Amino acid sequence: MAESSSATPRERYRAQVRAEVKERAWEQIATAGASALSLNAIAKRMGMSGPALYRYFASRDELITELIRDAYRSLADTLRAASEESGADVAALAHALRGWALDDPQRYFLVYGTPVPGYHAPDDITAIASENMATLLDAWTARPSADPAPPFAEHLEGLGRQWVDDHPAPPAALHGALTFWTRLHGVLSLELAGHFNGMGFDPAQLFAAELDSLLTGGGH
Amino acid sequence: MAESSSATPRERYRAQVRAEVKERAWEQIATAGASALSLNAIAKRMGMSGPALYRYFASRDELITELIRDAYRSLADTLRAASEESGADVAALAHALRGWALDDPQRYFLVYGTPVPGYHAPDDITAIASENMATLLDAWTARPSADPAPPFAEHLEGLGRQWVDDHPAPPAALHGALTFWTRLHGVLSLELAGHFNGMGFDPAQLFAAELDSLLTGGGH
DNA sequence: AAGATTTAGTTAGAAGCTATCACGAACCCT
DNA sequence: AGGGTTCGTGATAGCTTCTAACTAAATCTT
Repeated sequence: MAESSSATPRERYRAQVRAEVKERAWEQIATAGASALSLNAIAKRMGMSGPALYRYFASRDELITELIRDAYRSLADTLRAASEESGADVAALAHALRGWALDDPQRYFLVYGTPVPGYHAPDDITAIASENMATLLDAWTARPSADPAPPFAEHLEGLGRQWVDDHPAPPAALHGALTFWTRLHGVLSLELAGHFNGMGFDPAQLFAAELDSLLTGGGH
Repeated sequence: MAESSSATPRERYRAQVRAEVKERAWEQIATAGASALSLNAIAKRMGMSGPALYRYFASRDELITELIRDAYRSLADTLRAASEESGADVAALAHALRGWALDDPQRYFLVYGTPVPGYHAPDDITAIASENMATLLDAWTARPSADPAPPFAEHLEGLGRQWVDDHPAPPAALHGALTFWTRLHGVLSLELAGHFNGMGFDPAQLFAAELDSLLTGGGH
């Protein structure tokens, strides 16, 4: 049994309400974007009146931050799982990333989309981001290291790597992880945003081509 | 002296007010993001009272659409100018793109940032997007065509190219323009969003590395 | 130039939102 | 069974977009 392991029934109820609020929030975000998220609307859809939600979330920003945190967490778990069950395979990570992105585009944009100028993510969120970088670095360190790649790798060499908790990765792996990140984000982001819409090609094939460019270290 | 060429003085005044509204809007967007744009605040900052602005813009959405249009136009002009004064040089286009992006990150995100799910850009905006693609295709067609690049180029071949008004570009150029777009957007987008912040490397060098990968068709 | 018409800007107001407060009611724990 | 915590409510302030009615000014027409 032991459905919810939490201690007091009050805490269990509280956690359940918070969870339902977040669920409705995700629905709302998926259909109208994060900027259209309304605490009032969520409350009414849950059958309770406006300010009640402020017992569970101090502000709209806190709810959104919570959603961002969950999104990061979800991505980190997805990548970590894909890494484990594939033996730190780069291609597996790429497909996991793409699957996760297509699964909920607005969730992807919550992580990698337009930033609001003032906003500074709390430390625990940037820590999850570091987790992701570490997962990538693991995978790229495991690979038979490709060429040093002239100018940028030297630049990387000249940096003490406070990268990700001093991850023991050679510069080639750092470069690999970075380009993995930027190239796949490049295609995914434009695809999810609909910028490929008019043109008749298959985004999956472009994604595959970019992944291939990463794996072969040369494919144009 | 023919400062403004418009016909009637009323139209000139109207155009001037619209321009000032947009100016204030850009300021607001630069400092607080597009979602925080407030017609009311703009009006007050211009010394007039709330609803007056509705004489000039039918709605908040129309103003934002106008800003998006201007952003696209600005990018198209920048790219076209860079293409002309460099003789359709790909590297010049890349640096023009980067300069334009760094010049006003929120303007970049207005074009390539998080899309709002319901929104459909008007036709004239997608037409400007096609202009940009055409500029890229021009540059890539001018290049000594690189390798055919196995699987994706074949996929492209199998498509009638309604790409950009049937632009006469070989599949290799199409692939080149696409990867130019996705790779540079990948680094720029993450850089502008601050995702490289903790890490000590220089984004410009990563950008240069990605550009190099495009030019040599092989650089890892 | 004088009158008629179009346009600019105002205030008032509806409907929505975030967020705070004070109150009553339900619940949990001892 | 009482006592303190917590939940949910309605009221309220202040913000937003946007409509409507009205005034005043500038322009067009005669």
